Order: sequence, then structure tokens, then C-alpha cells
Amino acid sequence: MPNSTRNRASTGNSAKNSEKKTTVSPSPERRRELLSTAAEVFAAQGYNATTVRRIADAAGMLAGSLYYHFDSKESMVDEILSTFLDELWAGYEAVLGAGLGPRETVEALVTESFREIDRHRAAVAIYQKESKQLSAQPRFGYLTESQRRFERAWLGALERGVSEGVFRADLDIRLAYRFLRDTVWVAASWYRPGGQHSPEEIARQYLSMVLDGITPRAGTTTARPS
Amino acid sequence: MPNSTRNRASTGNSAKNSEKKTTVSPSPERRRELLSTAAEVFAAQGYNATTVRRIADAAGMLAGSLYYHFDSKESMVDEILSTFLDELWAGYEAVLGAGLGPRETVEALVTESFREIDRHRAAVAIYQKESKQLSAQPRFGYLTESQRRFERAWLGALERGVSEGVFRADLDIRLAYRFLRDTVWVAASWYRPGGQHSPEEIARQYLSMVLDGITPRAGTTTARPS
DNA sequence: TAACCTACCAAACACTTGTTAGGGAACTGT
DNA sequence: ACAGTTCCCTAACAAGTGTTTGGTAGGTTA
Repeated sequence: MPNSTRNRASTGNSAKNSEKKTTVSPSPERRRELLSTAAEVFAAQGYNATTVRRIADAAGMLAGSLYYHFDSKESMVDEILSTFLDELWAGYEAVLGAGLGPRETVEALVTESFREIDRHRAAVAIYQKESKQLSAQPRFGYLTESQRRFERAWLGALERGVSEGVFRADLDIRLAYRFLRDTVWVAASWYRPGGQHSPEEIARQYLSMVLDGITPRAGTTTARPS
Repeated sequence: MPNSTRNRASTGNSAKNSEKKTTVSPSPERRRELLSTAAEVFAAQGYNATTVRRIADAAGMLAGSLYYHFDSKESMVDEILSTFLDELWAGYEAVLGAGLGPRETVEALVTESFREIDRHRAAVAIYQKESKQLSAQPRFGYLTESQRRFERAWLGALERGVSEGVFRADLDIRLAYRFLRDTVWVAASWYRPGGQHSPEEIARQYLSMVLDGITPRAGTTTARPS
């Protein structure tokens, strides 16, 4: 039995959102508030470990009341993840379409990623932990699709960089891709906004390590005492 | 109400295992078999999302039968994680006690980590995903303790390396630590044993990127066409 | 044959889970 | 004063959860 007529259509699948409802439509502002606290709880406890009542607690209401705003627990993560990915790809496409060189593209992608972590750290953490399980369900197919776009974008920049000589040619490029992708996004698990490092500064440090390594480059003395 | 007298004491807390039971003691071999399949399911579905009946299914028996071998679902992860950490630290301590230089220590730690991922990929994946939540419970306090040992070992090597000049001094060392730690262990999420890369080879590539970066070093021509 | 042990099954238990139905208080516009 | 809308509460539901209890087939030992 489908749900009643009171709820809005989920924004899920990050695409079409068409349904005419004249009966009831809860305010989108409250929706966003609730989604924000839900995302926080999801990120902290994990999706499956989070009960609807816990979210309601954090929001200062009872479990059933959440269903005035949302169809289901599932549609909450759906909306959290899809709105995050929409914003993420808006930023990514801006970078990819700017006609930058491969090295500058990688730099811009990394920086943009850390900005996104700064803005949506809860959503990123959820994406990190649960996307693998969620993407099995057809409803969350856009997660798999996004992952493929991701791979194409990064691999493209890396390959161009290798052929242009700005990246090393002796590396397994697929390994390098996973290396980059992981190092950037795991940061969401420890990053706390308002800390001593701005996202741009973290990006700079990460890029410095990824591009040049953690050992001193030519020109610096490699001391070897004892 | 505590559990009955039939089960063995959990090997958890990775330390003392003292209790005299003369009534019943299931064979340790079968225990290990079951723990292995349980670890596989936990790693694939997530701890909370995994039901006891699913584990029993994968083991070819009924849910209740698992309780002949184990106290609880919790004690299963406990034993999986603690035995993994025991083996891990055996390898780590061997490296740390070998009197290597800072760079060689880092290389050995990374290589050892990938070997551990090869052997215990399921346990590593579980550790990655659930340790944060689990460590909140006092039963899993050894997870937090292990994390601290981890930090000390890595930070120590990095600091020594900086003061000896083999690592760059201009990096936030704490950031570098998290960078190293994460990049190594996330590999468990995509690594499949029996693939085209041996753990040692993956370690070599990772170390090459981490130590020297993904851009060409001095001596190589940095082409810049157009 | 008898006693015993190992390793499982069958069936239920108490509890938690996501979700629904109906109602009501506060505020709005008329 | 009225109806309407928004937002939440109370109370319950069915399904699924981890766990327990008692039983039993098959092997080993005496």
C-alpha cells in the first residue's frame, strides 16, 4: 500500500520532481532543518543503526511526526545524498569545463572536494559509509552513476597529465585514481568545520603531499647523521 | 540475566582469557570457520545491517545454533576484531623493534599493513566502518587504545624523519599522519585478494606516490607543450 | 547397552523497528 | 465565529530483531 497523499514527492533520484498536490505541503524550510539534523545523526551513528525515534529525539519531536514531512526513513537519506551530489556536481562541472590543464584540474578538483566536505560533511560521511550498500537498491542507482562520472573525471585528468608529462608515467593509473579519491574523501571522517585549518589550506597540504611526496625535493639537503 | 554456562569466554579485549569451564567447549576449528563467514557477511553488509539469521544462512544452519558457539552477535565482532588486532600488532611491533631508520620504518609499516589487509581484508573492512561506533562501548575500549598506539607509532616515525631531514619539515605532521593512515587502510574497501597486484606491489606503488608524489622528480623532463 | 558429548534444530520469548491512523492545538484568512 | 491549514501527539500495528529453552541425531567412550 503506497503512502498517503500528505507527503511531498521525494526529491530523490536527483532528477524529475513532478507531482501535483493541492492538499497539503509542509514548509520546505522545516524540511531542510529536519534533514540537517537527520544527516547529523546518520553520520554519527550510521544509517542502519539510526532509529527513526533517535532522529525525532534530536529534532525535539516524536517518531511518528517525522512522517508528516517524509515518506520514509529511506527517503530521508535519499534526499540528503541526492541534494549533496547535485551541489557537488555543479562545482565539479564548473571545474571540468574551465579548460584547465591536467595538473590544475586535479588541484581544482581536490580543492573543490574539500570545500564540499566543509559544507556537507555529514552527507559526505554518510556517502562514504553507506553508498556501497545503498547503491544495491534500484532507488539509489544514481549513486553508482555518480561514482562512474567520478572515475571518468579523475581518470581523464590523470591520463591527460601522463601523456603531457606532468604526471609520472610509471604509475598504475587506476591505483593512483583510487589513491587520490580515497585520500580526499576519507578526510570527512575526521574533519570538523571551524577547526584550525580552512578547507583550502587542507587542500593545499594534501596537494603538496600528493603531488610532491613527503620526502624533500631536489635542492633540499638530505641529511644523514650518525 | 547473564548468559548460560555453555559458552566459552570471549577472547575479546585482546588480553586476559581466564575462566574455568568443564561443562562444554565447542571445537575451536568450527569456531574459526564460523567467525570467518561471519566476518565476510559483516564486511559486506555492515555490522548493524547484518542479522544473526543471515550469518546462520551463510553458515548453513539456523540462527539459534550460532549461540552454541558464541555468546552473542557482539562477541562475534569482538573476537573477529581482537584477533585481527593481535596479529596486526605482532607484525607492527616486529617492525618497530627492528631499529630501522624513519623512512625504512614507514616503508615497512605500509608494507606490513597491506599484508595484513591481504590476510584479514574482512576484519579490516569491519574495523574501518564500525570501530568508531563500537569503541563507544566499554567492551571495545581496546579499539581506542589500539588507535592511540597506532598514532604514536606513525607520528614517532614521522617526527624522527623530519628531524633527520628525510621527511619534509614544512608539512603539518598530524595531517600527514592522517593522510598516511587513511590512504593505507581504505584500500581494504576495494582490495580483492588474488587480484593482479600482490600486497607487496601495491605497497610499493603507494609508497612511491606517498614518498615522491605523482609528479615527475628531478631529472625527468617536465614537458609543457602549447 | 549405557552413558555422555558434540553440534545442531524447532519453536518460541521479549523487545525494537519503521510506519500508520486519528485527533487536536495554534494560527491563518474571511 | 468560522472553516482551513500546518504541525505535531497519542497510540497502536506488523514485521523483524537478538536470544533462550528444550530436544535430538550421531558419534565416542566404557
